[in-house]
Amino acid sequence: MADTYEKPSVTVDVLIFTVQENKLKIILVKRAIEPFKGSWAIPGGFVHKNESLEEAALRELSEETGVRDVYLEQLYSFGDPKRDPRGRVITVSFLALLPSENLKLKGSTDVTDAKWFALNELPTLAFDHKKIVEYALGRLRTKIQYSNITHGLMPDEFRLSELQGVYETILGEKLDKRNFRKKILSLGLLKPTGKMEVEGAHRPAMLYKFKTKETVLFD
Amino acid sequence: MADTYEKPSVTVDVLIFTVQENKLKIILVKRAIEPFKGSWAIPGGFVHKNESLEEAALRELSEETGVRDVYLEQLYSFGDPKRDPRGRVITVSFLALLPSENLKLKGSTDVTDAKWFALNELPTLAFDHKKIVEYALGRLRTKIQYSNITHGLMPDEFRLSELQGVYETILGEKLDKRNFRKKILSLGLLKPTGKMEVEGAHRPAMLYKFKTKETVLFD
DNA sequence: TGAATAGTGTCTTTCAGACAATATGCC
DNA sequence: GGCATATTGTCTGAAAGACACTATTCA
Repeated sequence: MADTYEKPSVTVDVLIFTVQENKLKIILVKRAIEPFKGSWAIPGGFVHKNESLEEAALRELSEETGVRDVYLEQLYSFGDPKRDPRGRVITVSFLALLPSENLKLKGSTDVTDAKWFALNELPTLAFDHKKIVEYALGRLRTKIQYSNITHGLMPDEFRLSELQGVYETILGEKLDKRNFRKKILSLGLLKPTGKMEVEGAHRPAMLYKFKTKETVLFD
Repeated sequence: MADTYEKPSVTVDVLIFTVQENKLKIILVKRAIEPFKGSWAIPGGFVHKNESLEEAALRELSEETGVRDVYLEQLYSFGDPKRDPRGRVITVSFLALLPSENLKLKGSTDVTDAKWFALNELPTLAFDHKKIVEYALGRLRTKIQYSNITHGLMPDEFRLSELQGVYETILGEKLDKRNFRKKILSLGLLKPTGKMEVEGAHRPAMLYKFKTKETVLFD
């Protein structure tokens, strides 16, 4: 009976997304120890005694990227008894979104290596991490359609065509420019900065920014 | 350092909903031991060593209701370090939906008492269970608008007016009968059984049933 | 003036929401 | 006939989606 109630370990795994070069990317770390030594895995670690789940996720995020002030959302908890060969480990997964400007990874701490991977070029993943990535991707695709979470992926100021590109990258389909602009502006979440961005041999674009950093659900 | 990584306990809490007499109800259990002895709480318990989170939730559900074949969905994990005065306890919450026919509660096992409570007549709850109930209610309200999860709340065969009543109860507002029927039938998830239900001094109603038990997301 | 991206409006279709009258069965 | 619930359709407004041309800058 005592055996039945043996305590599991609890970890957080943080799925850190960004959009870069029209690709949706995620941070993976190379495992330095067994099991799955040498395999790539979602960054994560044990929840410490006096921190909440979200605090643990923020700490892991900060360890990888040095950034704390990003969009963070709890996703789902994975607790199959056999998901970790070392013993019972339950993990609470989190979704984090980074603007494409903050892409420099910190010199890794307890892992040998950390790298950005395009979602369509993922290596084989350790544990059940493939399933976790798929869950996160599904949530991201669903949620950009009824919320403004893309603000977490954008720099402070951006062109509407950049924002459209982020939507297209995540959804994996082309969107009509006129309809996209009509829709996104009608939501009233963006404001023009008045500044124009001259970027090449073509007409300059107005720079926009989000009015609020808060997450807004449409409808 | 060893202290930092001390393992937490992990529980599941199951929010078991039904609709009865036009009221949305949930099962609560009276705590027989400290802390919060005598207070009402969401039914739940420790995750056993060799069961998944979902299996643990099904076991708790079965202990309370004797029923296993119901809609069950993981909601959210609550892990504030101070949420349980006895020590670190992380809980994974689940939403369960019961048809209004399965309302008899089992003679309680490790708890003194279990009762159905209308959501608008809840007693003071133990731990952070008020917050958990509110989270579940929010999820339920959101999700009935874009999925067929109400099938979990309906008996096998039912009148459209009963289904409409369930929607109205959960959303807390009256719906237009013609628009409701138009919408729900246009989804193509229901089929008429051909049977009529004679129930009183008025015109009998067609009985409908869900074509599939699977959860379907609209759009 | 050619290349590249920015910016803009109309039409059609679909869906949500407001709204009321007739049908059926029991007493 | 009176009562209670079942069943049905139209109109309007809003939003989604298809669709093409002009504007601006630089080389």
